[in-house]
Amino acid sequence: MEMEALWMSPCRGISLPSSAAGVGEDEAAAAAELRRGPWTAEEDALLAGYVAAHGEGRWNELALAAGLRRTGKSCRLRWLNYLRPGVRRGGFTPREQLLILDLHSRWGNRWSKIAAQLPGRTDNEVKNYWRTRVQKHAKQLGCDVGSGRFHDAMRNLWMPRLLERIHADESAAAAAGASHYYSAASPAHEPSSKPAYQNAAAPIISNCARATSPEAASCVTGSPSSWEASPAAQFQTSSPTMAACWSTRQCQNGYSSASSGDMFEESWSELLARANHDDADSAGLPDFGLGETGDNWWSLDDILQQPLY
DNA sequence: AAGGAATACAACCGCCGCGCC
DNA sequence: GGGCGCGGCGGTTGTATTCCT
Repeated sequence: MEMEALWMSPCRGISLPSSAAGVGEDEAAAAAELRRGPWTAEEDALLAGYVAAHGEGRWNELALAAGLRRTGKSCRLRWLNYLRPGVRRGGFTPREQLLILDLHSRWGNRWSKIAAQLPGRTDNEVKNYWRTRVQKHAKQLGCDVGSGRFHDAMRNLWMPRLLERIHADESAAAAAGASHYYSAASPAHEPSSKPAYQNAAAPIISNCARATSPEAASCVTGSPSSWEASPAAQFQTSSPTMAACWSTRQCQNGYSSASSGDMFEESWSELLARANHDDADSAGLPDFGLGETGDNWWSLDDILQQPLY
């Protein structure tokens, strides 16, 4: 396989020179045999079979015993992020996104801690999500993810939209009650006899509300029923603007985008455009300073030209 | 249709803490 | 107490895929 040849090539640093200082010939030979790069189906089967038979842990020993030419670390990573039963893949639901945003604001880059609150999600996935989606939009705002400006945008624009989306999804689910709604939102790769919502979002709802740690629990005050009945109420104490947004006509109109489940499919320009056009929403919004600097992605004019919903 | 840019994601690297000897 | 190995974590990189021009 061509890919394998590439990954195994010396230029990738896989084959260590046997004359490397401080490295014996045996060690060098062993190191040279180590594989790197994408895992093959055979390797996955070997690893999964071995872990099923002998359990996790002692990864270096495991790698040797299973006949895998991989480092213990590599085996551990592959197992935890991909092969482990219960690992969920595919786009994050609005609830998961909301939880990530909230927990990250509390804990920072504690990816494993955040992932622990998202059943089936790995720290690597959460981290990738943050880096690819969240940081991208921070860049679009011309600020850093750690800045107060981005924090304001997150709490006043993004999180309300997530709540809006969650509510719209739930309303549609309640109204339709039909499996076709769910299947439309289901990740294509997720083979399932159950509706995707039942597989993914529903457990998150309860897990968010009955969070597994006190810290996570505090992200959604009140009981699961109150959370589902009135998402805006959950934020009234921490963010009046957020709660206000929930009750605006935007929210009442629902969310109509073609749904992959990723709120980022709507750009910040669109969110800001809506905020700027809606007095009710813009009231209380911080000044994001768009147009003040030359390196912003959009001028204020560009933002105002965005279509309204 | 083709090429470049952007995005998404899997995998690796380096550091650190912990337990064991 | 110090060295060593292992596992865990966060950061970074490389590549496949998708999007855009």
